[in-house]
Amino acid sequence: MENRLFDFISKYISLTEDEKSALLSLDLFRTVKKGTILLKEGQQSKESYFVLKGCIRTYYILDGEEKTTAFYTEMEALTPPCVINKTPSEYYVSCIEDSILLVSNSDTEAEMNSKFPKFELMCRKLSEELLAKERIDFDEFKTSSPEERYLNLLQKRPDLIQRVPQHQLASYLGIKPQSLSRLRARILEKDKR
Amino acid sequence: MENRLFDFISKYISLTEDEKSALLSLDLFRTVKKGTILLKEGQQSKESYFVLKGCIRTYYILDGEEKTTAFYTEMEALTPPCVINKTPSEYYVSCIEDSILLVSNSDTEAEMNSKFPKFELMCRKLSEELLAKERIDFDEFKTSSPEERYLNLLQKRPDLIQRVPQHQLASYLGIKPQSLSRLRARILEKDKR
DNA sequence: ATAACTCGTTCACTTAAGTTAAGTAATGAA
DNA sequence: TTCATTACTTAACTTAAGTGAACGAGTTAT
Repeated sequence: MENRLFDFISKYISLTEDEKSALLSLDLFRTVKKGTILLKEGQQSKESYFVLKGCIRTYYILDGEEKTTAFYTEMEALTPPCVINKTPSEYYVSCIEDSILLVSNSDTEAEMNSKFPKFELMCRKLSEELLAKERIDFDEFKTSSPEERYLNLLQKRPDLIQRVPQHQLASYLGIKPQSLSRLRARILEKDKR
Repeated sequence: MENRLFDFISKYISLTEDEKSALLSLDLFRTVKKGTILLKEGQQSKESYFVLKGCIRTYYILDGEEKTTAFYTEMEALTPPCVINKTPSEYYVSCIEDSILLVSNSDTEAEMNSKFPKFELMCRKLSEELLAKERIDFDEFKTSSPEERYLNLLQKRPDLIQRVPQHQLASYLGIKPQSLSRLRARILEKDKR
């Protein structure tokens, strides 16, 4: 697991052995059981998550209904907005598979960043990259229909369709579970012809 | 205009007079006429934009149709994904009002960042904040209907509805111009009752 | 001044998503 | 095992967005 982390980091900066052990000494790895809720609505957390193995999702409860808006899988990072804005969380984060996460605290992070300017650089690069990616994803969502979104997902993250319950996928695609069922039946019908 | 910039920066870091003049000496301000295209599809640009006054928009041309996905107005920043990923641009950026922009080059930026670690810090903070904001916007979009999105925009950015053509607003809301017209008529009808 | 465009709106029609309800299969707890 | 709950699908009906066409108002070009 440590190596998966260092491989990831090496895409942004190169670490000396000392820096690697400084990072490991923070003891950030955590194994989390499926179903664990990592963050609740209203909480004021300072934790960021990096998924080494497994899957976590973010969801809102609006009018008593769960609305899933994102999934984070292997080598993906989530810093909830409440951590950045220092406000109570608008949403929940839960673990939908037994997972291995790297859980960091924004205070510890700030400390690391000021001790090792390299980390600051990595954080900037990473968040710039994630911002660019998020905007592209948003643009694709805006410019396509539910059916196109589903087909697009099938291309880009086929694993998600296997590992995630349909009703969570549906709200991730911005539609109701019944519509997702129908839409898939429609596609199958087309394929047959 | 310089003061608007420094006020903005002061939300993230504090600058000495020397640093301020170092920044000004880069001569980044640019006045741009309405209609100017700042970035074209396929181009490999290194420019980022910060809007001091005016409005710019990003749009794709898909199947010969313009799809507007974002507007950036006063005190908002855009670094196109092609700058981050060093790939040809997927979209266009154009200026929809006479504007005053701060246009920076990613090479110059990198130089500033390494010369003044403070800038690096500001860039990290800013992009983390923008990422959090973008994710919230995306979540809101996913979890609401076109009508709700319009009403939401009316609350959050009432200026946009005034200054931007309807057909651009429509695709920004993920619908066709005809649907936006109808939707507005529907809302007016409801208000009357 | 006139013609050609663009923009916004409206209308009739089509298509697809939302809603409500029902049924079956799978999962979990007692 | 049985009972209860949850997940997924299907269907009938409603609602709203997409489509194609037409219109008037305002703009630009000739």
